[in-house]
Amino acid sequence: MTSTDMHAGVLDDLGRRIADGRLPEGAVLTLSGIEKDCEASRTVAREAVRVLETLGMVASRRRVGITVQPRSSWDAFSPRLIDWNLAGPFRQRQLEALAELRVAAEPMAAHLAARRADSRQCAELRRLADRLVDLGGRGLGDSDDYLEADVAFHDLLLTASGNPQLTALARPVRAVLEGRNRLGLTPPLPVEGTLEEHMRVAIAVADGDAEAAERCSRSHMRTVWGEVSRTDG
Amino acid sequence: MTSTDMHAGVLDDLGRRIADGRLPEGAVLTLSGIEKDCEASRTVAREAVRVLETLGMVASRRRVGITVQPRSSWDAFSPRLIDWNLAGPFRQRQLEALAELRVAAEPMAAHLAARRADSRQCAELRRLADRLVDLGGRGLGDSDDYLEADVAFHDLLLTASGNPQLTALARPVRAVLEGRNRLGLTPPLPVEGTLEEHMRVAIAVADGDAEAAERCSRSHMRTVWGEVSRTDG
DNA sequence: CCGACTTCAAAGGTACTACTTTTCGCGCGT
DNA sequence: ACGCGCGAAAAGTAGTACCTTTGAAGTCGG
Repeated sequence: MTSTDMHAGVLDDLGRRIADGRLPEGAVLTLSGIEKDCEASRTVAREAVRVLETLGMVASRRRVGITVQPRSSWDAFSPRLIDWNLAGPFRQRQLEALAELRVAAEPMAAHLAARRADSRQCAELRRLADRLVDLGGRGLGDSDDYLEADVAFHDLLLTASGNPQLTALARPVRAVLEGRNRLGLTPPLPVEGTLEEHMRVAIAVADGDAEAAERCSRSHMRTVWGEVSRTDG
Repeated sequence: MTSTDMHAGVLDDLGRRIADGRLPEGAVLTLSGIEKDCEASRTVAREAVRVLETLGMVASRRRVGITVQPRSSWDAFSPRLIDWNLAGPFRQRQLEALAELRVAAEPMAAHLAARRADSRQCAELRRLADRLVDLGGRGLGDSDDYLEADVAFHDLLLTASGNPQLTALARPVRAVLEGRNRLGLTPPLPVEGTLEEHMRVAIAVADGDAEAAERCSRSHMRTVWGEVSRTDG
């Protein structure tokens, strides 16, 4: 355990154990225990605990120890926590939650992008839409190239919104798209309408037509939505 | 600086200085420097740096020091960062970004809440809507009671969505509503339609009518939207 | 027998020191 | 001018000693 920082290793170990429920709410740890478990020094153990504390995953009290907190107090948006969830038994739930968030956020991002995107971004957006149409039309909707372009398109849309929070959703959205792809849920020939929707969003943004961009994006999200809600309660 | 943990103090100090730009992107710190600046021990300084590192605000490299990272790599959703922004010169921008996010998220939350809220939540939602109508109708739209009920309403709506990410937006939404209130932007008599919208959302959720809930919430968000976009570029 | 008060020890919080590892940057030699 | 290696700077890790808080057991008095 000398290649990467010990700190990262210990943090990851604890984070995963808490995120996947092996350390359930209310479980109590001690620094000494962590030192021993992870074969790390006090320094390293403390730093890992501090980080988990800022994520709301544990609370540390004198004389008591380090207590695992209820999920409701965890920082649901922390990239780290999302990764831990994606690596554990809650992977599916996490992907669904992120997918729902995406459906909500992208139309707003499109709206804002139409008002704020610079010309370079507009051009790039149209280029990516073109590429999607090209690849999709040739039955390569399940290829890595298509996925890459799809991720880039939605990433750029969020970025162009000029809203830091929306921009920060780019990483989760990538996870959603890649997750869907890895399960073989993307057909070689994209679902009817998908390609046109991307294109219409790109054009609306380039035209600075916020309402149209939002409408088209929402339409696209509706197309995507069906697949998610199939398995829903 | 003994009342609260030293750690929190140092973290807050550094976090604020970075968030408000006093330590701009590319600035380089050293642990020794931090120890001296904040009059803290190495231990405390290290822990604070670790936390900032997990927030993406700094990166620490051997032989180089601790470098402030570009804003784009910061964890925009971290409650801590949001607080630091709200306390600094970017308060307004932060509130606007959160308001945009809220406009995007609430209709989805309403949709999901209609499908997932339990009966207790439905009842409470209607009770809060009733209270808003009561207070608003009596010209108390700018009272603390109204604000409290308003926050509780939207908080509950997000919580009832059953989506951890949407639920986590409750805190920012509170900040948005309180921020608006503190600036005296809330009139004694709520804007035409506001009260009915709350009520319609509550009823739709209670009826389990997801589409109606989403539609009504979106309508409400449109009402709210006008005020935000006034000052926008 | 019960309640309040005292004492004690467990656990985290802080400080300090010593040592290790990485890596930047300079200078030397080719 | 180019590359190679040496040295120092700074973070990383370890370990120890001591402080502070606080839950809980035990004790005393009513």
